[in-house]
Amino acid sequence: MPRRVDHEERRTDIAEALLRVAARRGLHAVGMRDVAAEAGVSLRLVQYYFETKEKLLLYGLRHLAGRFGERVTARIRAAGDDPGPRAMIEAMLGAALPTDEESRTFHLVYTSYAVLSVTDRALAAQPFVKEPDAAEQALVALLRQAEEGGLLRPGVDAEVEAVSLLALSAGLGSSVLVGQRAPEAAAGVLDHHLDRLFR
Amino acid sequence: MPRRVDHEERRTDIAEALLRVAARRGLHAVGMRDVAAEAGVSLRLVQYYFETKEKLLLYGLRHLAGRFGERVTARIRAAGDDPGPRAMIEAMLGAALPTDEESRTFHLVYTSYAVLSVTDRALAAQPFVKEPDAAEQALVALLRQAEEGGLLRPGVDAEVEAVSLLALSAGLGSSVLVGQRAPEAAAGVLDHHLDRLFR
DNA sequence: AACATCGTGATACGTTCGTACCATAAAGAG
DNA sequence: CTCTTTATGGTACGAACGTATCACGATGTT
Repeated sequence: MPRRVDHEERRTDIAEALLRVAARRGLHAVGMRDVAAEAGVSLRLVQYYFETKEKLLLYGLRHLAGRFGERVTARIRAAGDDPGPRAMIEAMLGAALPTDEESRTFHLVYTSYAVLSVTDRALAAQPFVKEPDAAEQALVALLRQAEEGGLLRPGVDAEVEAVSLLALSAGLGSSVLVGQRAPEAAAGVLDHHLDRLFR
Repeated sequence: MPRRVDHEERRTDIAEALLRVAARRGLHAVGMRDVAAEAGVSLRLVQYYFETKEKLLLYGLRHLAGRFGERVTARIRAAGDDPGPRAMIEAMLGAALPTDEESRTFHLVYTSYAVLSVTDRALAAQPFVKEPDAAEQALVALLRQAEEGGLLRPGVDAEVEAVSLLALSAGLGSSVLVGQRAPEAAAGVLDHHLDRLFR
């Protein structure tokens, strides 16, 4: 049976199984055996490719972040070539809203991880803790660029508004996730604020 | 030894021990034995006052929500008698920001619970899921009241802004919690938006 | 052809967790 | 002064979980 196999592909398969289980039952409730069953492999295999649960977790998180990045760039590309700053901002913020199954999973698992990182310093030390920071800097740059192009209303503070938009979309995303609000309503609120910033 | 004892007081003690452990090690990691040790009682006692872990959890969550309510009203009272709508809104939103140990605990545990409720319908069915809804309605009412009093800038949509302020403070709170931002910076951003709404 | 390595399965071990059970001392009721 | 109820301690049980161990067939190398 054992042919030579692509380890990276295998790891990806297992990581996606992990994410599916996490989306269904919650990140706290996923065990090695669940992941193995979901991936259709034996427990031993999961152990073989990821020696420990923590490594599996971290790989899964990285994979999730990667998929989210692809999602954002896909959305930007879908906005045509050389889209304006507003379209790019809309692509970024819109990708983070839990609209379909994938973005719901992203939001849920990422929030779970963020909560865990507060009390677990091994997780907090991980590189993707600072991913929100990167998003913030990108947003500031986009707003500044729009400002220089005369696209913004006068008196807009790029830094404050970047922070606000990010916090807003995170908060709106959570309210959608728990079923308090429809995705469309959340998108509408975001749009309202972009209208407020842009001419 | 066994004198007649106030059960409600006992339950409160144990619930606060639960919250302390949850703040320190994360809600997912709290066990009955941890709570018992933290409260300085035997495991059996925790079982005696709360028959099951789920009941303990729910009681703890209710207790947390109650303490938060007291915190808000205390802040409102501290703003003088008959404070204006803006002061009341500031009191509400400011209480939710993780500034001291108690509000950090509140934010962390409440977020943990929200995450859990996405994948656990027993939790999702609980009454305090709709607490954000109540806060939203209160905010809308305050903004409408301010509008009628001519305190708002023209063209402000009370409903949209109420949703925005709530989502904003939730998002800002989380970023403070994970150490991305200082509490003062978050408060500053909130203030900036209140300045935007009020004359 | 012989052999070391890789991929995979089955299963066992030690721990932790929630819960259940048994015992018993103190306190109020009659 | 008995007797039932209340409050509390100690401990045991069964399940689940992460991890480790043993075994073995297939593959590539020399």
